[in-house]
Amino acid sequence: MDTNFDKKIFIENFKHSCNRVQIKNFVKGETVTTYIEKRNQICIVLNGEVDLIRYDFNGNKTIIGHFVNDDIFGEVFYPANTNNELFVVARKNSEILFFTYDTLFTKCRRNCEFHKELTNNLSELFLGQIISLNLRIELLTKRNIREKLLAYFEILSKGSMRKTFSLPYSYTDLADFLSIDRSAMMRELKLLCDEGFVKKHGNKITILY
Amino acid sequence: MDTNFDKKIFIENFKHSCNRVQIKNFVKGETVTTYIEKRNQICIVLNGEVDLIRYDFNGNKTIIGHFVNDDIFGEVFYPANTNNELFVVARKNSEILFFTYDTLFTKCRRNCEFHKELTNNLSELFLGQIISLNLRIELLTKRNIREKLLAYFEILSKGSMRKTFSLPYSYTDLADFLSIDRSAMMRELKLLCDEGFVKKHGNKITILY
DNA sequence: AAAAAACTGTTGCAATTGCAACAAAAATAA
DNA sequence: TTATTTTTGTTGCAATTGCAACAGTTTTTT
Repeated sequence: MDTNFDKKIFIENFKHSCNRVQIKNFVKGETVTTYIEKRNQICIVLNGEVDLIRYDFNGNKTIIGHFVNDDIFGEVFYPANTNNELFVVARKNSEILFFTYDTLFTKCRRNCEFHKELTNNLSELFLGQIISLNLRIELLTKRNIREKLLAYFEILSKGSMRKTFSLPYSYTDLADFLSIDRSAMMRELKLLCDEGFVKKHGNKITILY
Repeated sequence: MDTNFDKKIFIENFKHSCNRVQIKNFVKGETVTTYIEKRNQICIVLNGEVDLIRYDFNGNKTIIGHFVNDDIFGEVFYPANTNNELFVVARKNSEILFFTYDTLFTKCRRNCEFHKELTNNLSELFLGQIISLNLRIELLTKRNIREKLLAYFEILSKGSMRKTFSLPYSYTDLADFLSIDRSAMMRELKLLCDEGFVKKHGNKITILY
């Protein structure tokens, strides 16, 4: 996203100046929030990493979202209709900023800078989110595991402008992100290596074509 | 989305008042735009229906997005990294409003109402988009065809507050939307009927549990 | 009204994928 | 440092899914 708005610095500067937002810390494994109640909550990751997790009726766990520094998440982004219970769990110790959607449309008591800035920059935050969701959909709609992997590698390669790059996920999490079985993914990755398309050392991948 | 902002009316009122936006008409089958060049384009469907289509290197066609009245789309929402060529094609005769992302941050010559309103309401437009993308991801990450269908039916059912509802897509398109093979989907749907989970007459589905 | 195109319904078969299971390696906690 | 937990790597097997193909409908175009 080519924007000159630096969320990080902005938030650091203003995070204590507004009475309509809250900041909380969570230790690894702690539940940050649930998407069950209807509170119109919006959250921003200031530090750390959190996962958005779905448990289906069989108890199967799926990581349907993963948020890191400056990512925005919350129940307002989810359709009210789904009957899944979604949890956000801290994967690492994390610092999270909370506010409600309504907050954005009402000035706070002190008419504070933070508040104004947030309102002004919200569409950029949202746009960033849309882009990453579209990216994920792009991958999820690929026809098979091989294409998912190659498309994802392609993105990482172009993003880093290198043929060799590190995966931002563990293989376990990557499988989750691409919504495929881990062992099937490992098998396909091995095939890709054997057939000379890619090389793999630890969490580093090299594209060979 | 619980908003009192009516995009439709607003756009109808102001669509001729701003020199920074364009409105064009397309006949069925015509290409509305491509996501190849970097123009930071944003588009809104005023009337009609358009598909966002990807052709992969094998010539396989996938409908990766489908936009109807008041939906927002455009290349700004897509990561620059992907090497796919994406096309937007009119599925029906359509009226589309075009502008560039930058437009939103500069006042137009006349400081027109349309322009102001658009800027103010952009985050709501974006939020709507995020919700529908999350919905799609929710479905795409389901483990198998059966769960995809049931989850989708559930959403339609809750949305209409009925056990019986019409599908907004043809079966061909539904398979595309869920990113599954059409014949496999039909087979699974037949099983769901045979096992008494749902009933199907034409494009109407009834949930029986 | 006739012709063409798109959609539905169905099937056999092959390929892909998921599942279960386990050992080895690595990372984290005690 | 040792113990515990998590991740990686691998495999056989079964289940699911995709593919190809085709006939019958329905819809759209001419």
